[in-house]
Amino acid sequence: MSDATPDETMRARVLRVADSLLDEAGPDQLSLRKIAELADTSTQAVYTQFGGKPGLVDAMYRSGYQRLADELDGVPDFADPIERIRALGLAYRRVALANPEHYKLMTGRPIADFDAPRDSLRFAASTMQPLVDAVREACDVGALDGDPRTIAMRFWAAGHGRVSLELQGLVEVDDDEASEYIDRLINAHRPRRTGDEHTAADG
Amino acid sequence: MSDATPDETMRARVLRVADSLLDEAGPDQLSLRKIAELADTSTQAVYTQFGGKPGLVDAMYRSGYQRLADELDGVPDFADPIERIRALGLAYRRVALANPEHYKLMTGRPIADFDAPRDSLRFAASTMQPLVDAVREACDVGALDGDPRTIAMRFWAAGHGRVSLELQGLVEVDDDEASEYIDRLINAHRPRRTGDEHTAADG
DNA sequence: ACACTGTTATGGCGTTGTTGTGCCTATCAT
DNA sequence: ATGATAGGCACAACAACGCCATAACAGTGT
Repeated sequence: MSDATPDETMRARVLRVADSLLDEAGPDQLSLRKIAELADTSTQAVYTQFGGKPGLVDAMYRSGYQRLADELDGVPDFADPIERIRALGLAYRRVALANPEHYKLMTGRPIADFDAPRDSLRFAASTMQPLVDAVREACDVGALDGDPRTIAMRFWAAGHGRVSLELQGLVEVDDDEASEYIDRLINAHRPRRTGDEHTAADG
Repeated sequence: MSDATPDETMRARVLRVADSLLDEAGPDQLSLRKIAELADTSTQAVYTQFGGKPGLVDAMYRSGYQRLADELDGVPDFADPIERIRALGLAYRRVALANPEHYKLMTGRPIADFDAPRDSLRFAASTMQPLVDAVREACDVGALDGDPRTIAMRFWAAGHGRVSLELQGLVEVDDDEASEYIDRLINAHRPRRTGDEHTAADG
């Protein structure tokens, strides 16, 4: 059985060291030389395993979205799909605030010469599938009105924006306000009451 | 009077060259040596004028928010404050999409060793004052309900999130959808009709 | 035992931000 | 008008970086 083939061990160790270095020292201190030293190897190992620094960062990018996907998958089912949407929003924010450097890596561009390749962008977008599903379910039961995918993208955009400003210190970090924010977003997409004509902004 | 002191000339030229280089080549190609060459001077000039690369980038950061502030100030007054809020949102997005690299510099962290200092963060936040004012006016006339500053920050967060995902290619760039998105945000903060009790999410 | 393949270690190359040194010019007191 | 002083700029050097060429190493099949 062994602890794994040497390849996997080395790759996993480099990735783990890089992750923790990013968390502890920030993206500017994330150098191949430091990673190699901490992983007790040479910079060349990073090249064979990841093809270079952008390749390593891409792996970190994907692992970040994988963690987000796992957390969102772990959100329990509620009888009310609206409740599930709310829980997904809070979980998203919780993951982001708990791993700020990783979140910035996933949504910003804090490391030079790294642009997420198409595949990784697709993977990132697919992370929102649980939200799309919950919105679709809410639409099916008449709790929301509109195209599920469009609505889910709106929720994602709004949630990301809030978290992003919080992480930058441009708005205050406030759990209650974040929760109220999510509720407003949801309510903005509830079907209009029967008897309510168009109220405004109809074009 | 006069074309300005040599200091101002040099400072302005370096800043202008840096801005255009950022736009044309992206943040990774923004090196002091290249800037100095394009500005027909040496790297030392950047140090006397800006104190180093982070200082130069800070000046670019502030000039970016200054341009945004100018654009938002240029949004005409409407009879309906809601119309003004809508126009501010569209103007914000227009500025961001027209200067993607600058917008990323202002909201992301694409350049190593640059963290916006407190003063610059405050200045950035103050850029949203026209939005706060418009929201306050809308609240005064009963078109919106809630704390103006809180609502304005929600609009900002949501707008930034949308633009950010668009710039990253995580959602499609779509003017009509962006407009609809803004309307939904606004409608989510309209006062409840008289006779409507609390409908949901009242905590 | 030998050749072959894939991974890692070593050393060096070019570029980056930064800093020290010296020059050059403008300003001011005499 | 002249000498002193201060400040900005050019040039060169330094440390750190990503990257790459080369050599040493381990494992496998013959």
